[in-house]
Amino acid sequence: MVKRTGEKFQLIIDAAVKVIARYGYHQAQVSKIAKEAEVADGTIYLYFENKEDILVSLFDQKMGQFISQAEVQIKEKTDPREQLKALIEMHFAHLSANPELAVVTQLELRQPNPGLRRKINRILKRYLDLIDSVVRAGIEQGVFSEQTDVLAARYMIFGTLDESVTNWLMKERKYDLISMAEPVHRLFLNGLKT
Amino acid sequence: MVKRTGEKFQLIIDAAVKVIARYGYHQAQVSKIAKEAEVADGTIYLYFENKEDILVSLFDQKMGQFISQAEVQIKEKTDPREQLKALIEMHFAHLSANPELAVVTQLELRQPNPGLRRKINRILKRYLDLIDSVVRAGIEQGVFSEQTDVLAARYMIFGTLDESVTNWLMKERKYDLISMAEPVHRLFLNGLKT
Amino acid sequence: MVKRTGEKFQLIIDAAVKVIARYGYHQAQVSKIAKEAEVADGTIYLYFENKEDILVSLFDQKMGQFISQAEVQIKEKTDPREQLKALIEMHFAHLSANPELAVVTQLELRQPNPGLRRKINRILKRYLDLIDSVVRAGIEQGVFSEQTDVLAARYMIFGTLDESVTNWLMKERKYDLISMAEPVHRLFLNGLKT
Amino acid sequence: MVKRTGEKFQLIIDAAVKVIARYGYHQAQVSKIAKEAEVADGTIYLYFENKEDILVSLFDQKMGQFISQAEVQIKEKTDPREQLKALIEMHFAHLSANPELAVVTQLELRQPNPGLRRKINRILKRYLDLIDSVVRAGIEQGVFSEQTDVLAARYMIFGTLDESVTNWLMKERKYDLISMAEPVHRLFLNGLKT
DNA sequence: AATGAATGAGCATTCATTCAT
DNA sequence: TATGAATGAATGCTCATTCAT
Repeated sequence: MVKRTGEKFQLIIDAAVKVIARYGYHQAQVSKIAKEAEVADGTIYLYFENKEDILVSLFDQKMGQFISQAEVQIKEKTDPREQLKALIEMHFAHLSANPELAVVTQLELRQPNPGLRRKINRILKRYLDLIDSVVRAGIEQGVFSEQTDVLAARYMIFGTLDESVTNWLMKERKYDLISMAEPVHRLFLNGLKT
Repeated sequence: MVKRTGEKFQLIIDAAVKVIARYGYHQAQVSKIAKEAEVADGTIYLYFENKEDILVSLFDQKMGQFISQAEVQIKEKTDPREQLKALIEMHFAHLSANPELAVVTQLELRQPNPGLRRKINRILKRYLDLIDSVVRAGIEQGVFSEQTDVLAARYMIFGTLDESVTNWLMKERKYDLISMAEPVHRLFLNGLKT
Repeated sequence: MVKRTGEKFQLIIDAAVKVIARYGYHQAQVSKIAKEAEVADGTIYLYFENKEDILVSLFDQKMGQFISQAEVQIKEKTDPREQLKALIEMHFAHLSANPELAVVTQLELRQPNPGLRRKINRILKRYLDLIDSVVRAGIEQGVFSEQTDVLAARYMIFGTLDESVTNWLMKERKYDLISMAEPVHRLFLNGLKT
Repeated sequence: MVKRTGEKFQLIIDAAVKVIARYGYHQAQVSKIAKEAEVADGTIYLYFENKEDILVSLFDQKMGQFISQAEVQIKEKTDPREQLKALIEMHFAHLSANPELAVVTQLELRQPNPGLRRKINRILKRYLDLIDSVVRAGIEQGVFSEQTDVLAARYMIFGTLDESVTNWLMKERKYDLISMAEPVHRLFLNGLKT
C-alpha cells in the first residue's frame, strides 16, 4: 500500500530522528515530524503505515546500514579476538558519531509496546547473529573456550555494549565512549580473574 | 502530603504489579488498578502523588527489598568470586520467582520518560554500588585483575544480567533462567579465552 | 439539622473569608477552610449544609451586620440628602476597612450559580430596601424630584457603589476609595448638568 | 496557533452562546458546545486555545461589534446629552434584543477567575473610553458641570446600566428594559434633586 | 502525489461529602 | 461533638489517522 522509497521517505525518516532526539518520543507528534520534513501531515501516510512504522523503518534503515558495515569489517578479519575488538569499537564509534541516533535508538525507541519490541528485535536479529558467529568462530578455532555457552556470551556482549551506551547517554556524553572499548574487550576475553 | 504506608498502600502496589503485568502500562488505567485493589479511584491519590508515582514506589519497594537481601547475602561471603556467583543467582532467582514483577520492571517500566528514568536510576544506584563493591573487593584481594576497569565491569555485570532476563521474558519464559547463572558466572570470571 | 451557632461556626466563617480572599474561590477547598479554622473537614458539616452554605452564611452575617449599622445611622438623620451621603460613605468606609471581606463579596462571591445568586440577592434585599426608603423619603419631603423613578434610582445608587468598589479592588486598592464619596454624592444629587 | 476565523469559528461561538445561556457555564461542557455547533470536539481546539478562550472570544466579538456600532451612533450626534441618551438606549436595546447573549455576558461571564476578569476588562476598555469621551465632551462644551469627576461619572453610568440589565434578567425579563432608558437618562442629567 | 482540516476516542485527577469510630 | 479516611462522579484536551480536494 505505502511507498517505502523516494526522496520524501528519507526526508521523513531524518526528520523523525531529529524531532525524537530533540523532543523525546512523547512530544514527537506526527505533525511535528511532518513540519520538520516540510511535508503535509497526510503525506506521512503515503510512505508509512502509521507512527510506529516510522520508528521501525528508521531503526531498520539506520541499524541495517550499520550491521552491513559491521559484517563487512568482521569478515575482513580472521582472528575472532580481533573480530570481537572490531565489533566493540564499531558499536561505540557508530553511536558516538551519531548522538541523535543514539538517543533515539537507546532511549526513545525503548517502548514497552510489545508489537514495536518484536519488530525491533527482528531487526536486531542480524546483529545478534553476527555476534554469535564471532563467538562460534572463536570456539571452532580453539581461541575461545569450548565450554562457552553461546547464548550467555551473546547476552554478555550485547548487554554490555547496550548498557555502556545507555549510561554514556544518561551521563550526557560527558566522557569518551570509545575509550571504553579496550577495558570491555579485555573483560570479554580474559574475564575478571588474574 | 501523601501517606506512603498502611494496608491500602500495599494493596495498591500489589494490584498495580498485577494489572501492569497483565495489560501493560498503557492499558493499566488508574481505575483498573483501583478496582483490582478494591479501593476507590480517589483513594489511590491518598497514597500516591500520581500514576507515575505508583510505578516508582512499586520499583522502590520491590527492588529495595531485593537489594537489602542481596546485601546481606553478599556480606556473608568473603570470596568475591562467590559473592559474584551469589549475585547472579539471586538476580535470576528473584525474577524467576516473581514473573509478574519481572515483566513490570524489565519491560513496562522502561519508559522513555526522562523523569521516570532518573527516579528508576536513583533506586538502582544501591544495586550498582553493590556490584561495584564486589568488583573492588576482588581487585583488592588480588583475585580479580588489578587492570580491571570497575565501570566497565559494572556495565558488563549489570548489562548481562539485564539482557538475560529481558530475553528470557521475550521468549515467554520457555527455559530455565537460573541455569544461565553458571555459564554467565564462568564468562565473568574467565572470559571467553581458553 | 445543622447547628448555626457556637464558637466553631464563627471560626469557620472567619477562616472562609481568609482562605477565599487569599486563594480565590476556586482554590478555597473545604479542606483548606477546615485547616485554617483548625477543625476537621467533617466538622464543617456539623455547622453548614454544604460549601455554598458557608458562602451564604458568611455573606449573611457580614452584610447583615453592616446593614444593621447602616439602618441605625440613616435613621439618625432626617435630611434624605444627608442620609444618602451617609449611605455612600458607610458603604465605601466599610469595604475600605475590610479589604479581605471586600475581595470575597465583590469578586469571589459573584458566581454564576443561580441558587447562590438568589440567596445573595435575598440578603441584599434589606440593603436595597434601605436605599429605596431614602429615595422615597426624599420624594415625600420634596427634596428629590417627584418624577424620580425609584427603581431607576436604586439601580443607579447601588450600581454606582458596586462598580466603584469593584474597580477600586481591580486596581489593587491603589487609591483612596472614601474620597470617591463626595463626587458620587454630587452626581446623585445634581446629575451631570450645570 | 489557532485559527480565529472561518465559518466554523462563528458556528462554535454561536453554539457557545446558546449552550451557555441554556445550561450555564459549568454545565456547558465542550462536548455539548461541539454537538450544538455540529462539529467534533477536537475541532473546537482548531479555533480556540481552550474553553475559557471560547468565552473570551465570544465576548470580544459580540461586545466589539456593539461598541463599534455605538461609536458610530455617538459620533453622529453632537450634543453630549443626546449622546448619553443614545448610549443608554443602545445598551438596553442591544441586550433586550439578544437575551441569550445578555444572560451569558451579564451572568455567566462573571467568573471570579482573575485571568478571565482581566481579559474581559481589556475588551470593555473601549466601551468605558467611549463613556468617558461623552462625559468629557459634555464638560468641554459646558453642558455638564465642570466639577464633574470623570471617573465617578463613568462608574455611575456603567454601574447603573449594568445593574439595570442584571436585575432585569434576574426578574426573568418580566418588564420592558428599554423603558428604563428615560428615567435613567433623567437621573444622569439632573440627579435626584428637584 | 500531496494537502491539511476535521475527526473523536480515551483517561488522570480533584474535591465536596459521608460515616464508622 | 468531633474526626479524617474513604468515596466516586465528572470532564477538558490531545493527537494519530482519514479523506475530500
